[in-house]
Amino acid sequence: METTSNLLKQRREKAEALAQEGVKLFSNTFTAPQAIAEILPQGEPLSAESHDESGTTYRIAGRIMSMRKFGKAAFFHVQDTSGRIQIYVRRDTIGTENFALFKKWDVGDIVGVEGKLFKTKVGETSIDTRTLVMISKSLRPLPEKFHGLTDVETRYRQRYLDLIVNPETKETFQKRVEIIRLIREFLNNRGYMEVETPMMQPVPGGATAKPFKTHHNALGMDLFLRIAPELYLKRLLVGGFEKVFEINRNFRNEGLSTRHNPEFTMLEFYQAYATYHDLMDLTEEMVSWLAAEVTGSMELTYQDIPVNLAPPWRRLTMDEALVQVGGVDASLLENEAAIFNLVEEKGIQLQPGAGVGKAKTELFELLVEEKLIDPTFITSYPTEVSPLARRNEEDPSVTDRFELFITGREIANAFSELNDPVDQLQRFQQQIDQRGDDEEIHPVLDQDYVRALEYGMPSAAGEGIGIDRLVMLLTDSPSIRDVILFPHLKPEVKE
RNA sequence: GGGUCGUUAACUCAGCCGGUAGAGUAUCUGCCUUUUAAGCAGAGAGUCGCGCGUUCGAGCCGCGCACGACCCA
Repeated sequence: METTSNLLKQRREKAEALAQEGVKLFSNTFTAPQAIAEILPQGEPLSAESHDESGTTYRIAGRIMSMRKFGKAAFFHVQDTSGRIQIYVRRDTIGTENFALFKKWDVGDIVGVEGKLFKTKVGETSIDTRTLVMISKSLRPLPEKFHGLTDVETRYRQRYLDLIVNPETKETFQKRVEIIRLIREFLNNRGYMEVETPMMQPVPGGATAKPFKTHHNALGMDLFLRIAPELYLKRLLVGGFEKVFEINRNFRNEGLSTRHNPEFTMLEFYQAYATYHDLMDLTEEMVSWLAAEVTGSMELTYQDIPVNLAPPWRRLTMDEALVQVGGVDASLLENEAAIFNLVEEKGIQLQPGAGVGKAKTELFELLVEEKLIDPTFITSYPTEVSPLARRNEEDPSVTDRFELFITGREIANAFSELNDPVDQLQRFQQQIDQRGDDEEIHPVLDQDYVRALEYGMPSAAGEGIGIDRLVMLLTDSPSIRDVILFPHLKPEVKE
């Protein structure tokens, strides 16, 4: 501790020295600075080395990112949200006393600068300083400028550092915000209404996943962080809101990976008097538009793999995908025993009681999923694995459902909604019977949801899109932790 | 949960066959009024993730643990 704090000690001593000279280390009087990106272009007309004495005075504020000091002058760069600009300080301009104080400033300090624009001899627009203000003294050294901060653990644990020194990180999160803003715009423009439904639910439903449990003291009851908003959004369809969406967090008490964070952001939207076919068209339009808006093209590369998001997208039934993409013999799918044989051959362990629908889905996940690079809608999911989806009119063993895969990953899941309360009750019951032994999944029947359906829910279609995975795709991020500002990690041990 | 790899100065990284710990950047001192990975001269800076063991001697070998990354379930 003593020895490693050497640099910290030096910084504190400098700060104290400044304070003793009467410098406020944390001032708040330098307000309303201009955005660096906005004043930079105004330096353009100035010729090299010219100092425009009559010109406008500009005010900027930000963090010192680099410093080159000379005996009686210095250059440094200041970074704000919008960009960076070079600052030139001369002893003769700001005065000997001020310059002496300035020499105790460090990289990392947050400062305010006033001065006139000029261009250096290599043509960089810079501010010739008239006034310097210390806004916040930094007591810790920033990571090195050339290599930046690459240690992923530090980048995740101390995201603020990552954001200060790695411009790509900043861009990724700016894009994330933009993507979510555009999704809202897209849905609002089409008459969808944004709503908020409970994050704490007495009965966690709408998906099959392990929930987080919490307790409400005054109510004296356990609550669960939601694993999906689905059942509440459909209650709103019953209530007469015909187009609704929600963008918010879901929580799943399961393992972490490059594609799973315990809390993640989900878009769910529901539309009355529509089918899953309508949602395929909508999804195709929305995602390809998002890509064009955010990346400038519908053709992009994800981790060096080319992906073409230009519509139309391929649409296959699960059986077609198994045959065409998974290389399964078509005749085999007609024979239940043959399917189970294949499952065993592939080394897949099925839960007791699992039917042929579950078996097919497992085969699909093993043989097909990772091969779906360009966007592909997979339809005709078995009823057995789709407890909330409407049965297909011609073939009740499958549902009117699709999942969207891009770069081998599930991006969206949608279906024509089941609105027959009798069928719904049976399927809930069946689901509970199958998972009755797994206490962590909390298979509780949502009776109020069934009651809502008994009042009558319009025919409808609904969809969920994993925002984090979509952002990963559009920002070429390899891990979900790269698109979540503060991903969960185990607690730090040291310090 | 299993496997592989990683953890050395504030940051980025070397460290041979086991023999008293290295570089660049950053920091400090001096010089330096157009630099931009500024320059020149000098200096300081380490619980080698933690613990136990083997050894005359461990950053290095063995075992255990922690944290992280990737792959698998």
